[in-house]
Amino acid sequence: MPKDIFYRLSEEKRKRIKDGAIETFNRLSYDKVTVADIIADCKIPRGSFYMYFEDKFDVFMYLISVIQEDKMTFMKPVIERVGKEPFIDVYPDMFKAGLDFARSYPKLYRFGYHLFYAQDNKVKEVQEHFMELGISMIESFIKEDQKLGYTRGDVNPRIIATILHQLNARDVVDMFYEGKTDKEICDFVNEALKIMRHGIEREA
Amino acid sequence: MPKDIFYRLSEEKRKRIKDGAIETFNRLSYDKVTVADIIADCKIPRGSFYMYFEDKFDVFMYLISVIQEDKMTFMKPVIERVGKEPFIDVYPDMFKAGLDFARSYPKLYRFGYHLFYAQDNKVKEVQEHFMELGISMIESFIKEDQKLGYTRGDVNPRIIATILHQLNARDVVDMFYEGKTDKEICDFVNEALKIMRHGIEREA
Amino acid sequence: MPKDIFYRLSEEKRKRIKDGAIETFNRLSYDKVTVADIIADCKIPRGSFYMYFEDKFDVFMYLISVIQEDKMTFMKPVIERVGKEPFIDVYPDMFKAGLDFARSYPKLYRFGYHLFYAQDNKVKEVQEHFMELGISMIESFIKEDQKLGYTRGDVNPRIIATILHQLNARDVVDMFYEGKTDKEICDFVNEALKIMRHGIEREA
Amino acid sequence: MPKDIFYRLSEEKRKRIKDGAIETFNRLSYDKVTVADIIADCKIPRGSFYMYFEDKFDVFMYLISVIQEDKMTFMKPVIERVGKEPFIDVYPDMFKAGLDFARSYPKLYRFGYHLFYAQDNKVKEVQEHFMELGISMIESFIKEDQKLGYTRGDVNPRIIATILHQLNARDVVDMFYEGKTDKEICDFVNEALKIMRHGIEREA
DNA sequence: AATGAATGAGGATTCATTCAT
DNA sequence: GATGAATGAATCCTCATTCAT
Repeated sequence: MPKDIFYRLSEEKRKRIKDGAIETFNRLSYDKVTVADIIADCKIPRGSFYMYFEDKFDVFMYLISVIQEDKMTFMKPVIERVGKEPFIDVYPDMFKAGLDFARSYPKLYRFGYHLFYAQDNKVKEVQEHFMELGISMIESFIKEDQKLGYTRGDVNPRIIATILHQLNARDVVDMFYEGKTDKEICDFVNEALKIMRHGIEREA
Repeated sequence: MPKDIFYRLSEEKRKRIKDGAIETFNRLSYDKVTVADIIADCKIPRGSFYMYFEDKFDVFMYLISVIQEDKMTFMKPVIERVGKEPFIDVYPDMFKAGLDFARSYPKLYRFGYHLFYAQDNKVKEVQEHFMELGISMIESFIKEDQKLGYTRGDVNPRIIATILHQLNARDVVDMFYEGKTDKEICDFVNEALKIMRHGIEREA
Repeated sequence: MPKDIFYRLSEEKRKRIKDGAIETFNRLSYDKVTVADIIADCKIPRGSFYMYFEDKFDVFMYLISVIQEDKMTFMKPVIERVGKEPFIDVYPDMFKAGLDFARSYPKLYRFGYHLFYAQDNKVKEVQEHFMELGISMIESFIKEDQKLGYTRGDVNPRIIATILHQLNARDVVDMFYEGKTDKEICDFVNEALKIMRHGIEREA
Repeated sequence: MPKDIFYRLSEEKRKRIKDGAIETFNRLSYDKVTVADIIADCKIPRGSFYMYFEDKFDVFMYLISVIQEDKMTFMKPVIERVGKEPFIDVYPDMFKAGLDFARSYPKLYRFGYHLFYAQDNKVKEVQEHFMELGISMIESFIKEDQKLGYTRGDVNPRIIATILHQLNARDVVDMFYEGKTDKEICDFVNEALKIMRHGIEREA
């Protein structure tokens, strides 16, 4: 958590630091980033860095939380539809919303990528935490769908959630960075969801 | 590729080095491992390390190839069943074989994990290569199943393969390292395969 | 070029580092000098070295430029006489001025020696650059003398310049380090110049 | 000096080692050459190297002496003319003979270059020794010319010798490696000798 | 005698964090 | 509070020489 003094900085300076650090973590993977890189991008003295943050992990976590908020503004409208419509119908739009976020703020989106691939143990814990969060959320939605009869009750909702989450957190992110178009990505997702809905087995 | 001299070492010393290096790469992620760590675990002098290997990547690749072979002895019997039986019936046993390997050589198994998460570009290439290999193999099996009518022809075999591969390469590995029992893991896999086979949607 | 921070050091510290590094490069040839030698002579920590300089070449070039300036204060009065008097009359005094510099700052003088013998390609380029500079300067002076009729017009001024430059850059430097006295060196130079002026052949 | 055992090797093996080492020292400067380079070029085991030679310096010196002999076969006919004709008339042919040697055995010739520029103190001593030898020889020839009246008696023969030697040992070697043609080099030498003979001063 | 594996000191460079001003 | 200079441990890799077989 950034130190108090950081929050007492002028809005403008705080923004400069935020944007600088986002730049750094976008350019380099978490493990490769050095404090020197960050202060260069933020244009703050080395000493100041340690005035504002504990260390590299601290800035990173700060940025993660900030990004999380930004992403929520994209996702919220879609998430709110859940409960009113079957989740399985809403899910493709959740993908789409995520993709919209990615297109609007590719640098922020890239964080998800770096978060995922970081070696650092503390960062990994965070990643696992977010994964758990994501899976749990989907799981609860699936359970709701099961209650409402949209989804078969004899399949483990956790497992469905896991597979669906992977789709978003891994495959889509990878395709995004491989330069695939939105259409390609959506086709992939829709095909995958079709499989999830109806299975791959030939009907008897 | 290790240098010739490495292969000329006594069986016993080569084993010591192999085991030492496996220990190191098991304990630390690829990027975190230093040559100092390796030589400490192998109990060889620094100079000797560079007699045997080009660099860290060289040892790592050597271990990968060794592990690959070991793993094959576990997988081969199962893979050979494909073509005679529907792949989708064989797949659970492929998981099981993988798990048996993991239980027998947990440290080797962990390599898949480290391979997956490495930042290093050369290692990433290797990882992508293996992933492509794994997905392609499953894809070809699925196509066969489609031809034989075991699997619906209107689903993209590549996407099925991707999901199935993830299941093995990511979820199972993770569960293994979270300390889940074989039963828990197999239940997860079977449930996931059930979803894949029949879909999650309630039949009309 | 030293980093900015080096120039922001206190005069006194900068001097200490300069003198220390001069000591090092005086004691050892460029190629033999290690960063460890330099920091020992400068009494600065290893990390500081890399704060101030890019690398060994960087310090060396810095010293070269510093020395160049110092030397100019010795040479300037003599060089200014060229054009007013025949160069061939001025040249002995240029030797003398160089020698005065050598006596005043033997350690700096030695740099010319190390510059000359360095193996390092970057340093060699610098050496060639300086040699070219020195020869060209003399060449232009000779041409002037030829125009004014002090020197025969049927000899290649470039070759005269080359020989004269060698005399200064090689023979005198060598004699200096062999411990010859000023008188011995001047006698040598004067004798050599006499040869250059009148030839060695017995007049018919 | 190579160890006895070296001289007891078969002619053929000794030649292979000689040629290999010449190759090495031709390719790299003395200081850059490592024992590993030498044994690779000679195709002998590391241990054997230390059986035959003390160290790198030892091989180098051996090669120097071998080359010296080879060079002598080129120079001898010319040197023998001294005493019968004025040295100053013979000298251009000595240059030419040196150049012929260089063209015939560029790799051997290159040794002179490496000898000259080596940083290693022991090698430098050798270089100085050879320089002294070369200068002394020329000096004695000049004295002879003075006695015979070919050369003015009032110039220091040592100094003439020094200048003439530099011409050969430095300028010509440099021009050779700068890729100058024989004609260019001979023109340079002849012009320089003209200066030496008649001086640069305009006759009154 | 012949071999070639073993060794470890030594070299360049980087970087997180501290601390004096 | 702000600054940025200082530090030295850590990292990779090389190589002359020895020594066991």
